[in-house]
Amino acid sequence: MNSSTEEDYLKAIYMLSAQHSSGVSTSAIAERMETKASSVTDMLKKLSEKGFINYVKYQGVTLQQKGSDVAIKVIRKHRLWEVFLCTKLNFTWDEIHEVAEQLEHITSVKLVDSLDQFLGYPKVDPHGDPIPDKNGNFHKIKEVALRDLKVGEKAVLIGVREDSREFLKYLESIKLLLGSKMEVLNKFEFDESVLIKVNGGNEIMLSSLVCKNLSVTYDKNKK
Amino acid sequence: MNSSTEEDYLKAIYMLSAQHSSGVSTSAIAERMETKASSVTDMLKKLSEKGFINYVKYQGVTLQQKGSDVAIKVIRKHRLWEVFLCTKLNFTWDEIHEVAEQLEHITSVKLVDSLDQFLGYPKVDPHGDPIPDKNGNFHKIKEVALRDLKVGEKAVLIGVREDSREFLKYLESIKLLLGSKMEVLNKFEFDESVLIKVNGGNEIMLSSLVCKNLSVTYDKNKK
DNA sequence: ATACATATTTAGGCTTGTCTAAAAATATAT
DNA sequence: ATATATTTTTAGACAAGCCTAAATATGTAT
Ligand SMILES: [Mn+2]
Ligand SMILES: [Mn+2]
Ligand SMILES: [Mn+2]
Ligand SMILES: [Mn+2]
Repeated sequence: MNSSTEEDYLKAIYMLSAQHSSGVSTSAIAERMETKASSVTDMLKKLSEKGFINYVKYQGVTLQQKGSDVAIKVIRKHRLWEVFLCTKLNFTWDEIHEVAEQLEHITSVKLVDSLDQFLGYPKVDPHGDPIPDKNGNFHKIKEVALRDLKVGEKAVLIGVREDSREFLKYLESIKLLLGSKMEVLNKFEFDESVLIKVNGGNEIMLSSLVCKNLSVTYDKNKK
Repeated sequence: MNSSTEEDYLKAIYMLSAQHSSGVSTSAIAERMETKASSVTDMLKKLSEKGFINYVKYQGVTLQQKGSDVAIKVIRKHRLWEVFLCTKLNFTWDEIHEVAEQLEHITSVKLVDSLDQFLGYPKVDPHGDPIPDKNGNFHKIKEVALRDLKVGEKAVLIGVREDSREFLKYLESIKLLLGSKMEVLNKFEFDESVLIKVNGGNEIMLSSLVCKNLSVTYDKNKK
């Protein structure tokens, strides 16, 4: 079995691989794990010896199949627990992450699949992220950052790229939730802020940082 | 915060204190924790320094209020999770213990109380053990080991004093469940086995070891 | 190509929790 | 009361994860 620390590293590498499609750097992992680069190097050596990752000094890291499998299982558990916390225990979407961060490490074959069934086999977690099924399969919706839309384009909010409480609370306060429809009215180059119309009503100005962290998909109902 | 190891030690000491009402010995803890006596000594020193226990070399251990509080909180979580696993996820009573052993260490103030509410504030866990409430209060029913009943006395099974899978599976196979009514028909001194009648029907011979580990309460309906 | 800046690894140490083997204290039997 | 057995503690070591400081490799600008 793997320690929960190893699981967290593999999960971090998995997430980072998805973004920067080449090898993942030591410093990127260190930042994500909120630890020091030297600690990361130690762990990379270990994970490499155990056959979870491909690691060559100074060259970054890629996951081996075995490592990817572990990461996906942990992510599955994380997201299922998030659904549980939201739908059954009335947690809000900014409260669930840190608890799920612990629950994802509980080991019991039966537990995960029973939980999945109990929740009705949900396809996405409360942040809009897809939940892998028992076999590790899940479909990515074609998503794009709000920042990359052009003026006049319409889209639906399907996920967030940042889980911090502050960010999630901010979104709630401006009534921007998963499923909200938005239209880009204007983009301002000097500070990269964007003016949007939400659900055909309110107009809101979003900062560069916010736009970067909102995942949307193009709205099919463009009429 | 306390590590999950510290929590497990405090829980073990709490359980053992309940039985042998004097100080708990190093070896008793070692046996319960499935570890070596020297490891226990190390931990006792630490728990003592932190103010959780009263520890004097060679003299055994008692819990301080602070230690008792921690133990009761962990026990509350353990038993609530056991109820969850049984009633919501269809685990059987022999499968729940080892998973609960992990879940009991999840730290979130909100989680425990939400779970309690979600489950409908259960009073006992699937093994018949009482669940402490938010404030750590719980009532012990007057219980006695089946072994201590006299011939002719009637009782109801309310708990088990041993959580091993083997034992629980054995009880299921002979259809002896929580709430079963039993009457002592005969006691055999040479091997301390006991002949009982279950629910007014089957007659079963129980070994000494089994009788020692069944908690019963006298049946009020004696007519 | 060289010099400087940044990223990464190595060296050495610390904490937690575990172990074995040996020493010391306590309990038991005659 | 003394010898023996058992329990408990101490001493010393190890693995996992983490850290700081120093060494080394890589990237960049001129
Ligand atoms: Mn985690
Ligand atoms: Mn999520
Ligand atoms: Mn435990
Ligand atoms: Mn129980």
